[in-house]
Amino acid sequence: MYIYDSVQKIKREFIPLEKDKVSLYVCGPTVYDDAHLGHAKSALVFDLLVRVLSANGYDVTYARNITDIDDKIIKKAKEQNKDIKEITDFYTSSFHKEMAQLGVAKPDIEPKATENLEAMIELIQTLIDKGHAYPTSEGDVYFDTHSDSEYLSLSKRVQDEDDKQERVESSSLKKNQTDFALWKSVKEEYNGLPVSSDKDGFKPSSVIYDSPFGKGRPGWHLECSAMIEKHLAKQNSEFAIDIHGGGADLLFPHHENEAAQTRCGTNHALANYWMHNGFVNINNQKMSKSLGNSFFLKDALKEYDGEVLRFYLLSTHYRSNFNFTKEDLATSKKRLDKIYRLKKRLFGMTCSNDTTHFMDELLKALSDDMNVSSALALVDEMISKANETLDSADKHKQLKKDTLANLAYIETILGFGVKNPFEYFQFGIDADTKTKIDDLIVQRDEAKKEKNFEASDKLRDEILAFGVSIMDTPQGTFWEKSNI
RNA sequence: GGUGCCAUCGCCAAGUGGUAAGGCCGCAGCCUGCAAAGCUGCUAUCCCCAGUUCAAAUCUGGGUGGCACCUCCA
Repeated sequence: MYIYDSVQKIKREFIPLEKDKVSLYVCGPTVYDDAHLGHAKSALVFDLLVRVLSANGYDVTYARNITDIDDKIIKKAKEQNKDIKEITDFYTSSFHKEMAQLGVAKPDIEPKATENLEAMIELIQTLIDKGHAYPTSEGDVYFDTHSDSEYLSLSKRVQDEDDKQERVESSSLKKNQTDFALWKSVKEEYNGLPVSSDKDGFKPSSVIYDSPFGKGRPGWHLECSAMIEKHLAKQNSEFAIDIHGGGADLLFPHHENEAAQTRCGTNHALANYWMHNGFVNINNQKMSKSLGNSFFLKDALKEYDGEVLRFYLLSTHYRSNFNFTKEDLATSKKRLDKIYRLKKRLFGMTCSNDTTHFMDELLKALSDDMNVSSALALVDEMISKANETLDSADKHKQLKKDTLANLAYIETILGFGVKNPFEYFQFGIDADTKTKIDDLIVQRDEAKKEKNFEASDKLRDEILAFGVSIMDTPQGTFWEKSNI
């Protein structure tokens, strides 16, 4: 297995901290709004990584967090006059549903900020004790970036003494421009929001928490360091975990800060390998609210089968920037269709347990920093060969068995072709229409039997009018929803 | 302004020193009552210039053109 390490900027052979085991932590969503295609891309990339690692025989422990303490959540709660928990529960739930539609497996651990307050407070205290953090007179606690000689080693940035890039008014109480908040004290703007009580523990519905540093809430970067240490970290090890992943934008400052916190607050570095997935743009523009081109997953899923989106978003290398267009998505659907057509062709037949050359090659391609393009080229070649042989030798039992085994392997490792092929091709057609189409097909078959082609062609036109295409096969007549 | 990434057929996209994968689209053919699906065949010397090398899309330097991060962000 080879992984491109985005900190060392080279492809490295993957060697786990502990034999046959992998610990993976990925930065998940902040649950204050619907997930967009970018969230989908990140979740899909690391879902694929887990599958490939598992196929290589590793026992993977995968954690992806839910950020449920955040300024944006507070803002939304105030705007909509709702309880914080109502907001976070709603978006956490929709995130889960949408991920399931994309075929993204649940992570083994899904830690939430609200459930790990103690671990975060403990880490802050340690950082203060070790001289890496300091409280201010306003009750905030900052990480002292100048106390960490390795700060900026992750993003390879140069400390800019002139602060030329400063665009946001910073608190004058910070010692250094790059210092970031570990604890944010309660400010005016959050008055009126509920406060948790020590006695009941930390109430998730609250947004303001008690701490030795005063009432407030943890800074964003802190949760990942604290939760990794609590849920995943290997002690007495040079690194807390094997792999840390997330979107390309998180490298700085988020991951830089996480790394600093862990480095200074524990006895090891954060991660041995860092992986960052590229961005999703829409028609060559970055998705953003100001441009009004955010493409929410829930909207995409109304129009397309989740698996088509999965195929499309995974079809190019995870590190490249991804430009979403409907045309390319339609192309991806055609490619996925081919998998399902072959599956349909072999429907109901028995599968072998053999390991094929194809499987070895596929795993090899994916084990090379997840080279999906090469993997898909192998898939297309396998499909073509299988179809070719089936065209000339339909009785080839071993080929059928092996082909089914190959398709099953594609399902497991890539998550493509997992549905019933007949249902897949009828996505978006309601039951009523299905019945009508089936009736017309019966009528057409009768007309065909009588060689009344004029009538059968007329019936076909009626069927096509539903936006479907039909195909006559030795097994009978089938229909599919037409591609647009 | 700082840092970094990218530039391969009409479109999408692998390949990072040994002579250009794959898909979509298109054209021709096989199959089919006709279709659809499937199959076969055909389609690029890799943004420009210079250099290193027996050999470069792949390395170096210089251009040109995109993009990202530096502020919340997957």
